[in-house]
Amino acid sequence: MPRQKYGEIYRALKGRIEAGEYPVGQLLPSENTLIGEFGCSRNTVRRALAGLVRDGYVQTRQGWGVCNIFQPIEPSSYTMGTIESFAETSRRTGQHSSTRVVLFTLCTAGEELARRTGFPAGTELFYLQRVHDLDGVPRILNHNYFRWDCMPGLTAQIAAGSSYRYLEEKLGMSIVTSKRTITVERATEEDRQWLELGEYDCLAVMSSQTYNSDGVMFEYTQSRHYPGIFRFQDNAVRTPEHHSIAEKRGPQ
Amino acid sequence: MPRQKYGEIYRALKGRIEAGEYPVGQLLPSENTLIGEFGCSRNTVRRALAGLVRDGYVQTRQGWGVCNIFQPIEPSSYTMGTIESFAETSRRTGQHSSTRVVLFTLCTAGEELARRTGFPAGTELFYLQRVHDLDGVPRILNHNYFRWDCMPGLTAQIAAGSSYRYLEEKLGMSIVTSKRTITVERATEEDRQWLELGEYDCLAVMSSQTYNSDGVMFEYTQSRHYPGIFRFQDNAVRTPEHHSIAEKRGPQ
DNA sequence: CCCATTGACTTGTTTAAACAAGTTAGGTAT
DNA sequence: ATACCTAACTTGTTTAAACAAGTCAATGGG
Repeated sequence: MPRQKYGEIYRALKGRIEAGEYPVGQLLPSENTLIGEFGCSRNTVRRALAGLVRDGYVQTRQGWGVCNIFQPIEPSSYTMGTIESFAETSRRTGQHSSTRVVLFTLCTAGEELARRTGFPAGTELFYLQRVHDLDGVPRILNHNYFRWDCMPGLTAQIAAGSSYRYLEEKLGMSIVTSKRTITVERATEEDRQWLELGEYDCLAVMSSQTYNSDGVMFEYTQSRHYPGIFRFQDNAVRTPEHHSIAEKRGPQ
Repeated sequence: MPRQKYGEIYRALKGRIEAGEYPVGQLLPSENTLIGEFGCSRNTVRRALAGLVRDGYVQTRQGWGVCNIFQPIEPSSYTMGTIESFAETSRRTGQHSSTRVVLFTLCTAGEELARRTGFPAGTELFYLQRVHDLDGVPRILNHNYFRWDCMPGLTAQIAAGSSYRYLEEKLGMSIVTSKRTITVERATEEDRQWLELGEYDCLAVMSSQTYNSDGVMFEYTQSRHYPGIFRFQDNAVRTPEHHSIAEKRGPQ
């Protein structure tokens, strides 16, 4: 039993869709056809297709088929629809990026900080302030709070690179879930000190709580973006289990 | 074979988590336990759990268990994390809301509009402009474009209510996928004409393309929000199939 | 005391099969 | 011609079983 046959099928189909091998607005080959082509069971094909539905590549309809709804996007846009580090995103979009650490201290979460971040009061934290430059212009001000007891040996040197890569590669800690909130806020003095806001007086603010594989929230980040480059993409699917009578009261 | 046993299990577990019946940060009962409790197969339990992972209620780890990572949220916040109509959202948050249609015309998509919306050039469209009031104050300016050939009998009267409800209930057209983009834009004269922006000079803009069950994009909407009430929530999970070498190039 | 191994758990992946239910085209009876 | 029905597709749901792989505590022997 090889590992992740459904992942291979997912990537194969995604590649074909992006390459335009299936006409947009038309049906993909049926599940039975794909079973024959990939030599696997129906469940495995269906799992790959479910991933394509989740990511907005296709849509399914009972009794009909799997429809290609892919529309290519300008690669220059600065997308944030998935968990990506700043370095990953800028590499993908081909923009030159760099990161400066402007503050690196230890602190303990007080009542106010605990309420804002979701850490329990009294938690010892690294507080890291970083400025991201895009093509030489300061565009993102990042406030990172890391649980001290989850980050053995974090130094400013490491933080200057990609803290996500540090976590995943060095610690073998796989980042699993990230709860994010996007708001728009007025620029503060601090924002103006570090970013070139031009004529804007607001910022796009993305706050996120990240959990490690132990189920411990180990990071709270607030990213304050220059509005002109901020672009968040998302894909929403109404799943049957949401269709119930009960209204939703989302977590976070 | 009853319909959607996994949906029942999903809702049962979600309800228990929200009610605090499982300690936060602790493990839920194991799959085997849940199989016994709900009297179903392992796959069905796993499907319910997968929904809870997607929605940020729990996290799983191989060899360990299913961990509760639920954190309740203030119910007053104006959340947009799933496909919801304005009416649904305001009812859920308990705010009084009303909608005014300020423009309702037919138009044909020109080159520029086609590029912006994603409709093919030449498509006949309803153009609907609506203002949403929240507790009596105009807060959202909505530009809706509907494909004329997908909307038999739409009138201003109906549009004044919930166009989503109209679509789902009257036409039996189940809305499936919605591709959304969030940006921040400077307020235009038109924005200031309809909304009370106060000291803000920016808006939160959410553009969305909605597909019907035929795989046809039948709606393009741009919602321009007063920044103070805009709040978008999201949950991101790094799935194994994304972990590949190939970078992502999101659709839409 | 320390370290390796084992065994009993846990979730992750895949297969095979059966039935339910929606869609569509073609054939039949009116 | 029209209306209905059927048959052959399609995807949706559920079950059962097997094996892979990660975790953790108990049990050893050194």
